[in-house]
Amino acid sequence: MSIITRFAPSPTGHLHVGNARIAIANALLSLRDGGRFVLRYDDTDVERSRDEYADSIADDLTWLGIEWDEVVRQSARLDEYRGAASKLEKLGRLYKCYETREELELKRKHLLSSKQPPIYDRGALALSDGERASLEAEGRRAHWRFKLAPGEITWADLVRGPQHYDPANVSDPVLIREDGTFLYTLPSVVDDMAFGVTHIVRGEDHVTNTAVQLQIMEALGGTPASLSFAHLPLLVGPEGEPLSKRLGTASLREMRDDGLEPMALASMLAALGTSEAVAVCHDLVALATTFNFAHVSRNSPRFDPNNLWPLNAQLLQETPFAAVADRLGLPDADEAFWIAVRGNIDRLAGAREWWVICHEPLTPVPGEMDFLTAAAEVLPPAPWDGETFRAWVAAVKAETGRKGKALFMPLRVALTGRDHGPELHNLLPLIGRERVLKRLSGDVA
RNA sequence: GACCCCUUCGUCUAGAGGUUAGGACACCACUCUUUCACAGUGGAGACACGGGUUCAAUUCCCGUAGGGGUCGCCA
Repeated sequence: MSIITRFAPSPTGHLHVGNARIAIANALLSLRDGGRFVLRYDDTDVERSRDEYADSIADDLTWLGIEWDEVVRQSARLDEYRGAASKLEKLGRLYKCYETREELELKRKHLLSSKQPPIYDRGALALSDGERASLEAEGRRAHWRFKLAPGEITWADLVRGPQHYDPANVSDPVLIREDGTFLYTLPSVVDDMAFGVTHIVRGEDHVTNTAVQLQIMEALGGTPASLSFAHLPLLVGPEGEPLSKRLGTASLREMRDDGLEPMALASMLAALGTSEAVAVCHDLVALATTFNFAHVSRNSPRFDPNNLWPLNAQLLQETPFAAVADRLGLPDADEAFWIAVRGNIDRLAGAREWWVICHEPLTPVPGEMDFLTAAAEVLPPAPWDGETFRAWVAAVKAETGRKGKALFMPLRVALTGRDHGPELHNLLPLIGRERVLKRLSGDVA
């Protein structure tokens, strides 16, 4: 059976690296095995879900190169969930509760302050029909909880190994709010079953949900044993702090705007926290071949945006002109220019700087005029090519007796205004003879 | 308060009851007749702490500390 994975974000905000990493893991898994990948918007929270966020998430996923075979919104599948709920009700696994949020909150506080686990006491289960009727007569509206069955819940986790969970440690989960809307728990199970999801890959913040959802799935007639789970440790910040505390630096939007290449990010997120060496991959298919849950560590890996830039630089260095021509924003730039500068930038936008240095007037840094004048006198005639610089330097060397740094550095500074940059033999033809001559004589050119 | 997970160079990790504790990235130096980068070579750099088991523990056990997660009518 072919693999089916899903990424199920709630459209309540923009994509951040934590989510993106989960999306990539799911996408790579299905890519590697030629399976299917479903994008599912868990938009059951109508208060917070917004279309603009759904669009933004889709846009960011696309930017990352992730394609989905199918997209669904839970808000469009309410009938399915209602059907599942009534099935659970008939089985006696779904029951009405009348406590208000305030009452529940109070109970939790009491339990906590008396050092008890804040677990729901199932008070609603003890209600008589008469009591229920009078509560409803008061105008109280019921919310519904799933009745967890006793007994250890077990599953094999692709990352965490054999798992067991005692449902006594959690409250019966509320499945339906008092206004009749669903929480994500039941829809998630219904959809995983309906779409034939074979691998649930998510953050380890979902492990207790897994225990609960396994019971729900079983109650609905599903076969939990056929499902594979992989709970990835959550990313933390550079100091080991929760990433949620620094969402600013973790949003894909911000990194995109900062000039990050999508495959630099994807390469990082796929390898971080695994024994795989972080190495630049140019497409997700190549990345997928390295992806393996057996290589995922159980530690919380630190994500430091600073580590992205060396990767980004390396990626650009390996990128052919055709792949950037349209994005350079320099209509006149050609392949020779790109080849000359790509090794010296860590952001694509950095190419513009060198374009300007080659093609626009430059105020020269005062240099050793005697030397520069001597160099100008032996400047080869046009036309120039990649070998011109070598010939010129040989002539300058013969003329002045200089060598090494003393020979090259003054030329570099005079021609570019900087003490570092792309190879001069590539730059020289781009600057052109006329301009070179002027810069050597100290003129603005 | 309960439950789950984790702790090896700065970072991501490999590792086995006896190893010179390995690799990658970052860092430093040298080389490649300039710079940046690439490449190559070399270098510095780690087993959280305390007990226990053992001839031997970084590895197994217990505890402590630290970190992450969960305990929502959020997802």
